[in-house]
Order: sequence, then C-alpha cells, then structure tokens
Amino acid sequence: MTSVGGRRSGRARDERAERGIPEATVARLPVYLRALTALSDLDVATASSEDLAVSAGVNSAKLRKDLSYLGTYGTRGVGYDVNYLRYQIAREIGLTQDWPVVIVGIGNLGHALANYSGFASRGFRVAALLDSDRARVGEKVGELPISSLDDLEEIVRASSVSIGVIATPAAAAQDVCDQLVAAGVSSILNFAPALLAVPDHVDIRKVDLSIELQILAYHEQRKAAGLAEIKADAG
Amino acid sequence: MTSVGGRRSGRARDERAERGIPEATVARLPVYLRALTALSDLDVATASSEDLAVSAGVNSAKLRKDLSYLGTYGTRGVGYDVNYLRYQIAREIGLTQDWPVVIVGIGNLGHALANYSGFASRGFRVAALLDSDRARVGEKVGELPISSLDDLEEIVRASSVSIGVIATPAAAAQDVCDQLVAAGVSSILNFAPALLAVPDHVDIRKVDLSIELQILAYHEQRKAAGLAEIKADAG
DNA sequence: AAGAGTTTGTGAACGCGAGAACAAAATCGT
DNA sequence: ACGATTTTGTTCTCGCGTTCACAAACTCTT
Ligand SMILES: NC(=O)c1ccc[n+]([C@@H]2O[C@H](COP(=O)([O-])OP(=O)(O)OC[C@H]3O[C@@H](n4cnc5c(N)ncnc54)[C@H](O)[C@@H]3O)[C@@H](O)[C@H]2O)c1
Ligand SMILES: NC(=O)c1ccc[n+]([C@@H]2O[C@H](COP(=O)([O-])OP(=O)(O)OC[C@H]3O[C@@H](n4cnc5c(N)ncnc54)[C@H](O)[C@@H]3O)[C@@H](O)[C@H]2O)c1
Repeated sequence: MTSVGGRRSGRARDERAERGIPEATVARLPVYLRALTALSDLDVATASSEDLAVSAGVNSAKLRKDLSYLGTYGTRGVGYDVNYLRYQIAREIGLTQDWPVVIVGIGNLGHALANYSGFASRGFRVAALLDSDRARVGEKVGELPISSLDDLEEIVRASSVSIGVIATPAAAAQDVCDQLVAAGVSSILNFAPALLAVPDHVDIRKVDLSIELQILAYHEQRKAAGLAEIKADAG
Repeated sequence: MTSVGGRRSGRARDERAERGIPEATVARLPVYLRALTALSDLDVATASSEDLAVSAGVNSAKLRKDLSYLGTYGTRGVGYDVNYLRYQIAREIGLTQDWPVVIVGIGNLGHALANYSGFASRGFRVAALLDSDRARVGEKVGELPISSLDDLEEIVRASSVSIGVIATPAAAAQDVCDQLVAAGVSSILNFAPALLAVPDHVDIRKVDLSIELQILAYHEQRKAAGLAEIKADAG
C-alpha cells in the first residue's frame, strides 16, 4: 500500500470495503471466524497467518490476502491479535447485530432446524416457524409454536425479518419463495431441491444434499474405475 | 505397468472421461439431471441447449461445454434426446449403480436424514444408522434400527458401504471420521461445523448451515448499508 | 543501535472457468 | 438438389481466484 500523496485520511479504511469483498473471500470469513473462536477458547492471544491457515484449512497466503480486504489488522513480525481480529471479522460479516430468521415448512427437516442450537450461537434467532398445514399450526417445537403461513407478512414486519429458510417440498418452494419475497424477506436459504427465481435485490443460496451425494458418487466411481484398470493391466 | 505402445485401440471414446471432468462441471451435472427428469416427466422428448439451460438456470454455452466433456450426445439443428442424455449423465455420475450410505449420529438432524425419502429416489440407499449413545441403539427410525458404532466395520464390509454421512456434534466429528475411514469408507459428507482431516484417497464434502447464513447476513448488511448511505446523502 | 529473525501485505504469474462468437452439421421447405 | 434455418461443439478472450515470492515492517538479542 504505497500512498504517494496525503488525502487518504478518513476514507482510506472504507475504500476497501466499499468496492466489496470478493465472493470467494466472503465464503471463507466464517471459517476464519470459527478458527479464531476455537483459538480464543484455548486462550491463545496471538496467531500468525500460518497458524490461522492451519486451523482454517487453507493456504496462508490466501488467508492473508483475504484479511487484507478487510483492512490491515495484523502486525508484521508478530501476527494477528485473536480477539481483535475475531471482532473485526464478525463486524464485517454483520454478526454484531441480531438476525431474525423465519423457517417455512416444519416437517422432518424443519423440526431439526427449529431445534438446532447452532442457530442462536451466532446472531441468528428463529423468529417464527411457519407451515401451511392447518393441522400443524399451534403445535409447539421447542419454545416456539408453529404459525400459519397466512401470518407471514405480519411476522416479517413485526420482527424485521430479512432472512427466510425454505424447508418445504420442492413443489411448494417457488410459491413459498414468492410469498417470502412479497412479505419483504430479501435473503433466502433453500433446502428444497428446486430452482428458485427471485428478483435481483434478493439473495438466494441453496443447500442440496442430493447434489453433494452425487458429486461424491462421481468421484467414488472414478476411484473404483481406476482400481479396476490397474487390476486389468496386472492380470 | 502401463505400456507405451499400442493397447489403446478401443479407448478413443474414453479419452475424454479419462482426463477427468472439471470439478465445476461435475457439480452441475446433478442439476442438469434434475432438469432432464422434470422434462421427461412432462413427456418432452427433445430439448435444445437453450431449453435445458433455462430449466437448469445456467448459460446455454456453459451447458453445451459441460456436456461436451461427456461426449457428443446432441444433434446439430435438433438438440438433445431427453431420455438418452439423462441416462448418459446418470451413467457418468455413477447413478446406474446403488450407493449404500451409513449415517452416523442419529440426533435431530440424523433423524431427519434417516426419514428423508429423497435419498432413495436417486440410487442412495441408507444401509445403516449408527450412534454411540447406548440408550439410542435399537430404537427404530422408519424401517431401520439404530446400530451401535462398534458394528461400523462389520456393516461397512457386509454392505460394501463407501459413503458415510456425519451428523454428530462437532466435537465428535473427527473421531467418527477416523473410524469411518478405518472401516473403509472413502467418501464422507459432513454436517458438523468442524474441519476434518482425511487421507488423500478419501473425498470429503461439507454442508454448513451456519456458513450459508453468515454469507447471507454479509450481503444483507451491505444492502442495508447501501440504503442508509442513500438516505444520508439525500438528507 | 544495529543486525538477525519473523511475519505481514501485496505485486506478479498462472490456471481455471465463464461467456461470446462462430464454423460445422443437421433439418426443413421448395 | 439446394439454400435457409436451427443448433451443436469448440475456439478464443477475459476476469477471477490461487499461489509464489519478496520488500517492508515489526520484534528480539546483543
Ligand atoms: N429431511 C431431510 O433430511 C432433507 C434433507 C435434504 C433436503 N430436504 C428437503 O427439504 C424439504 C423438506 O423435507 P422434509 O423431509 O422436512 O419434508 P416433510 O414432508 O417432512 O416436510 C415438509 C413440510 O412442509 C410443509 N409444507 C408443504 N407445503 C407448504 C407450503 N406451501 N407452505 C408452507 N409449508 C408447506 C408441510 O406441511 C410439511 O410440514 C424437501 O424439499 C426435501 O427435499 C430434506
Ligand atoms: N439440527 C440441525 O438442523 C443442524 C443443522 C446444521 C448442522 N447441524 C449439525 O449437525 C450435527 C448434529 O446436529 P443435531 O442437532 O442432530 O445434534 P444432536 O445432539 O441432536 O445429535 C447428535 C447425535 O450424535 C450422537 N453422537 C454423539 N457423539 C457421537 C459419536 N462419537 N459417535 C456417534 N454418535 C455420536 C449423539 O448420541 C446424538 O444422537 C451437529 O454437528 C450440528 O452442528 C445440525
């Protein structure tokens, strides 16, 4: 960072963030955060990029470059202050505030998600559980009762919910998605194996168990094929 | 020993596959497969790369390039035969055979996974449910009883299991992972928020709810910041 | 205070994947 | 038979992300 003239006073720090952090880096920040939390729990005060990289399972140069997008929080010859860096990353991701979340579709998976304690451990708070099945509405899951999907809009407004989780069957997913968007939700995590269309201002991410298994199967098959070939060549 | 000279006669077609398909492409093949299945259910016999690309939510040039790694299964001026292409992709991924899977850690999430019908719909068959909690062993979940983790090795051998799913708490994940690998499992899908070390010959993929939510939170925060700035500039 | 040792932050090289663009190959209409 | 039309397979270019490598900046020792 060779600054030639002056005039870099106030904005210098914001300049980086303003351009936006590369998507690949954003995806790794939570991993670093987890590694830092683990170190902090072990009362480690300072860690080098190499230490952190090992904890996070990445290359140390990549880690340093990733962190450089946030600012210069390290000290040359020393490393990073674990708690300070942890706070900075948490702030960058937005975990210094609370994120209310609604879960739609309280079946097998929805129940597991509703009972999941790992939600709250970061700043994600389950604000409501929603299902269209009238027979299920009112049933308690943990602390929370299941609400009717009809109340979605009111709940989203009342609790300022901006994140929604879809755990309905695939056939209902697009419809639920549209309702979430209409209610004002602008980030969606989708567990249903369906392609969802959303407006530009809405972010959507999917978790697809079936795809993950198929990717594993592909590589597994290749391993088996490789072995077979070796056998054939030997025989 | 691989001979240098001949013996490559019938192999010309395999040449493509032998080099391996790019990882990004492998990850999309299951998406194409799903799109093709949907079209097939609608009795669509033929589809152009553009049709397919729309169904799968990708760029059509990318789709064509992806498919070209498998072979030349399309017809210029016509498109792709839906069922034929579907079979070819399924074969490439390895879905023409059955993949027995063991699930370890039958708690909240493990129960949901055990009851999940989407597993069987592709060739993934749950061969066993395992838990270390003696109180849980014997309990039935759907059709299957929960087995003791002690029986892992025997189950893996008896059913030729090569894929394992970890749904234990993070603290137990590495230990469970090691046991899976020792038993002969060579592909692992990990739901625990932990970094797992495995030998080179073992493939591992992770599904991390917390990371997904944090990525959404980051973008959500940016949207909010953008709006705040506009307001401030206007005011 | 100066030299030896560490570790960061970043410039530069490289590789991979995305997408535009187009020639080749098939069908269709006349 | 042949030109117009459609659509594939592939080439080419561009941008992003990863990794290496190193000067700059800091600490520690003497
Ligand atoms: N169970 C798993 O382990 C698992 C794993 C990966 C993916 N998935 C996917 O997650 C989704 C849910 O799976 P599940 O096993 O929990 O299914 P499920 O059938 O047990 O639960 C679905 C729930 O959604 C509700 N629902 C249906 N239509 C709705 C609508 N329009 N609005 C609101 N709620 C509605 C149903 O009443 C039901 O409670 C499915 O798409 C499935 O493919 C499940
Ligand atoms: N519940 C969810 O929705 C959810 C979502 C995302 C991630 N996860 C992660 O999935 C994992 C499981 O979550 P959960 O909510 O089902 O937890 P849980 O506590 O309900 O279940 C954990 C199960 O693992 C078993 N177990 C513990 N140690 C074991 C060992 N050494 N060997 C075999 N089994 C063992 C326990 O007996 C228990 O049955 C956790 O790592 C969690 O972070 C859960």
